[in-house]
Amino acid sequence: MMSEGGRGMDERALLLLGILRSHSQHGYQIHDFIEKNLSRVTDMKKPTAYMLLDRLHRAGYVSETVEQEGNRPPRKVYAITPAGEAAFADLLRENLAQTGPLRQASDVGLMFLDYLAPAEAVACLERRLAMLAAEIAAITASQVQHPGCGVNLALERHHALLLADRDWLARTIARLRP
Amino acid sequence: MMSEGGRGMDERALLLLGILRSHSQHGYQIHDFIEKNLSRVTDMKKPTAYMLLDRLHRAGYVSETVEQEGNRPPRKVYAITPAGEAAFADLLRENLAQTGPLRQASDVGLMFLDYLAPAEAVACLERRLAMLAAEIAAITASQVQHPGCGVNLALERHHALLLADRDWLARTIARLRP
DNA sequence: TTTTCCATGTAACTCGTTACATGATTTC
DNA sequence: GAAATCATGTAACGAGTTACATGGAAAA
Repeated sequence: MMSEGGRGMDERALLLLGILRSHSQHGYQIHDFIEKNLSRVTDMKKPTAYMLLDRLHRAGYVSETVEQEGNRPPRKVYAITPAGEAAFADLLRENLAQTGPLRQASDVGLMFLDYLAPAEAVACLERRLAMLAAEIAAITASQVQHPGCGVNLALERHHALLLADRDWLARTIARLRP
Repeated sequence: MMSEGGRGMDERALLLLGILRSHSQHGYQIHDFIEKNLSRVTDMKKPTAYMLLDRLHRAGYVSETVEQEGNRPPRKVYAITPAGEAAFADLLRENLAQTGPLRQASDVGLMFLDYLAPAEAVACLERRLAMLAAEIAAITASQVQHPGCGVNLALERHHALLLADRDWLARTIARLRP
């Protein structure tokens, strides 16, 4: 009755809980990991991570322990609780069973493509094609970085979608070319 | 120095200007059109549309004329100005040449797929597959509604992406099945 | 010695959404 | 006579971002 909440938060909570499930960490560490390894999957910012960890703590999904090494800044180590494990499982099942809307900013322009002269339209779309090719290369490269890990599933899916996008674009350009 | 603005606004401004380019309309009419015909491309809400139209007006991209028929509520008819046409062209070129990030909530779950027993994971993904199939059918149906119009380009692209997503999912399920 | 890294957070802001207010008018 | 439609907006809220504050430690 009080849940529901945006898909956004659920997705981020799932991410944090999933990361904490492998081992307990403090916020800085978590955000660092996300930025360095998961940049293609999410782009959570630092204050957001801290805020969500605090919220997960207040919800009883993670425990908070303050540690300090020598004179370094004290850090809050978060560990997932049994309640957190349960929440994680629920969120995971829900997330896996659902497919997002797939709405993209780039769709709007396509509707008005006729406004441009064919030659110019083709020029724009070719720049886009180059961007797509670059992204595909980047994904292929980063797949090597995550061997046998679940992250590869997400990257694989992205790869498949990007290939489809590229192929569609190439066909469309060919159709438009005078 | 004061521009930049999120991609979000640009995309919506492009949409509104593009709609007004075909003919002048008032806000209610525009939002109605979006809701009825463009629900797959965007989901702009009514207050957002009014707010943006007001902003476009203050920026000089559209003119505002108050009309009233009998005792009905007065309405503000917006028409695109020469400055608006120029802005539209710029936004369109920029939008066409760019490809969005393609980040989806559903990617997070895939990273943690190993947590579930294979049988359960497959069950979740099969529900997702069914959703995808339904969306594909819906898109195919709505393509018929927009004959020869630019909207079909966006729908076509969606269709291609959804097919790729479905095929990838089907392959993944087959690989997971024990 | 200045920059970067570690580690956490707050404050102000933007964008967009929901829910609500208004008031006439057509439809059931 | 109740409900939906027409037409515009405001107010409150939520999520997330940017920019900033703090302060010691390690590296350049």
